[in-house]
Amino acid sequence: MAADGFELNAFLPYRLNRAAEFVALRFAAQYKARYQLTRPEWRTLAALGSTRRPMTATEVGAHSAMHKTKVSRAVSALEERRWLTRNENEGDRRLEHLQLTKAGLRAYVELTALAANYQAELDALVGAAGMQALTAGLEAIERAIGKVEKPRREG
Amino acid sequence: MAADGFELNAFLPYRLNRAAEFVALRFAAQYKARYQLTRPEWRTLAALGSTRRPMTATEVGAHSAMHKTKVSRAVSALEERRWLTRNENEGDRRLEHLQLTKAGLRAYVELTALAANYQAELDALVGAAGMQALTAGLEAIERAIGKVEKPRREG
DNA sequence: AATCGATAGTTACGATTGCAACTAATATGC
DNA sequence: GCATATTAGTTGCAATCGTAACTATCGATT
Repeated sequence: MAADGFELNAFLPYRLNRAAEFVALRFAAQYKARYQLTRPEWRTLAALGSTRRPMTATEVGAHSAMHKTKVSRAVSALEERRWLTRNENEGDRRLEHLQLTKAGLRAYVELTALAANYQAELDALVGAAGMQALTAGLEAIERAIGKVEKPRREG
Repeated sequence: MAADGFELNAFLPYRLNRAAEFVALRFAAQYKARYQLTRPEWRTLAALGSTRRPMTATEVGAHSAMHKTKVSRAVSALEERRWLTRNENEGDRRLEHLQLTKAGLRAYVELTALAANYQAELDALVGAAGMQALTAGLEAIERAIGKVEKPRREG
């Protein structure tokens, strides 16, 4: 309760970042230790695995809110591991369709098992009511993102 | 809807990060342009300004979920700008109490005006119901953080 | 079809980051 | 009271990141 009436603890960017950071770190430790995956790599793998159809790098970026250079580097790393392949698009050769290989899909499935465990842990920690509220709130933000969705550079 | 039953879009770390990134970037652009502040610097300033009492670097880190090296560097930068001073603690000389200077406080007040505007913008975008749900959900997470609060390294 | 603008993706480079190791001080066990 | 562990904060260094600039391709205008 500052004298000027601004309440940092109610400021959404600050709060969201705090929560996101906390929640992400605990999970990152797991896939980092077991698979030597970086965060952008996991997120790219997850995006591709979850849709189960080829996506372009731009689509991956939009899905996961990552900068295009992050995506580009993550894709290269995953390709080198032979967890994904690039397929040129006929008709528009600027695009490449990214697709998980068998090995990539296998890794994805293993990682989602970890993720599901972690989600259950979070459910227990946060409680059903809290998780439901959070889900509703995040949906509201996601709708809002759809309305704006212009700024593409990170900072 | 993946065949193995894992739903990435319902996975809390992924969702939270997406929302936090989106919301933070739009605000970061503002204080970066006007004050050449980095994110850790703004967050340190905000933590110190909001409590209106001296805090140690460790407390700042806990308050804002930042790694201690980030805090250390942000504190040095703010000190060089003469926006804060360090005061040695009597009794335990490992600690230093960080305190905003007049100039630092002035900057904080100016920035909270920007922050309040941005919060109003978000309120309008997300809607009252969504914001209320989000607040409830984030509170649940914050309570959960309090329960665990062990892992201190970032990844 | 030539030009201009927009888009997909990559990369060089400077800035930022996190890990690990460090200094300095305090706390604990014996 | 001495050795050892722990904690606060800093720093060297390698890795990662974002910006801006780049290549390559496509679409639109004329």
